[in-house]
Amino acid sequence: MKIHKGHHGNCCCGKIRGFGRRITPARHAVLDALSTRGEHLTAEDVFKASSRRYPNIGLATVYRTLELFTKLGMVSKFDTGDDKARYEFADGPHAKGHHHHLVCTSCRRIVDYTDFIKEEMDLLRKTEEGLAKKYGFKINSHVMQFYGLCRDCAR
Amino acid sequence: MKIHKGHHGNCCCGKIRGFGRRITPARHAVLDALSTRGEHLTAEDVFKASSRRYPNIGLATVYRTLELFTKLGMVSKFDTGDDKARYEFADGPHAKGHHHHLVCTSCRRIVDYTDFIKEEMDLLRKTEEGLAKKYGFKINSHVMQFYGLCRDCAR
DNA sequence: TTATCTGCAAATAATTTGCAGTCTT
DNA sequence: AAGACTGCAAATTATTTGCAGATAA
Repeated sequence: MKIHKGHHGNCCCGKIRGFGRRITPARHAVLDALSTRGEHLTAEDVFKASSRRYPNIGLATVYRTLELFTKLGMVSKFDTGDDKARYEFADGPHAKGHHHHLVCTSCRRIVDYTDFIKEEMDLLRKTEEGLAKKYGFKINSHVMQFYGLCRDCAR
Repeated sequence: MKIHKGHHGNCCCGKIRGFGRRITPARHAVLDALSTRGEHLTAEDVFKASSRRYPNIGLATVYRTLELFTKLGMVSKFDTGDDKARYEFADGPHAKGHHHHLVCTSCRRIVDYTDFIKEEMDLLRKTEEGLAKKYGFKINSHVMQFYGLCRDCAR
């Protein structure tokens, strides 16, 4: 089935297969949605985007797929204070580069910022090591977000 | 009504009244729950604790109260990846001191850590200023959390 | 007094799950 | 063939809302 030969074939599929999971059209559609529709997508966003390419996909499958990808570390799941989970590619071949989020609590706009990212990452790495040692955690990810009002909402 | 004369009378009630909101037994019970039952409480946790002191309180009121307190900046709301919001006193007279969270994604244990907090706060402050200037945001709060597996869950 | 609060029950909205049929490997 | 994956619809779960009565100021 040639659908497996997309540009994802080299990077994600191996990871999926490696865990004994399968590559399917639905999963491919989700992968595609994630890589073409930008960051911080809700499950609904991913569903809509995936449906375009694979109209039969069900919302439940999208949820199950995103959960799987998150478990495999390919996708990071986070939330920005509304009650919807958000998903985007985690660092890796597809990531747009590491960034953190700046969220407007009024209009819900999300800014991906990379300013200060180096200092942040340095500190995060250092903190991670310290916490891992002190508390015996194996740390896998972090969330760092700022909340406030954007210029427009501030008045 | 003497219920207003608790140890909260001096710090929170003024803030509440200042916004034209009222001090009520229900709100007092929530305040009390927050200050006696530790950090990162779910709405349900707060509800149960408040019920002890004020059995007639309704869950909806707890939600409304927590929302109000959050809006007034007295309480900080965050989530740790399960689908329940968590609440705790924000910095201020009641805070147990500024801390960040380390969350086990398996057993859901939450560790409040204060290690590195000074470096973190310094960086956060600096980042906040930079972001505020560059993106025109008025930043009010931040979330910084690490996720991983605790020692017990790591095997 | 009167606007704010309340508890309750019903309504939402996101996410999950059961299941029988369909595919990947 | 066997287990993994699917779509659908029904079930869950956290949170919100409408409303009539109660209450703080």
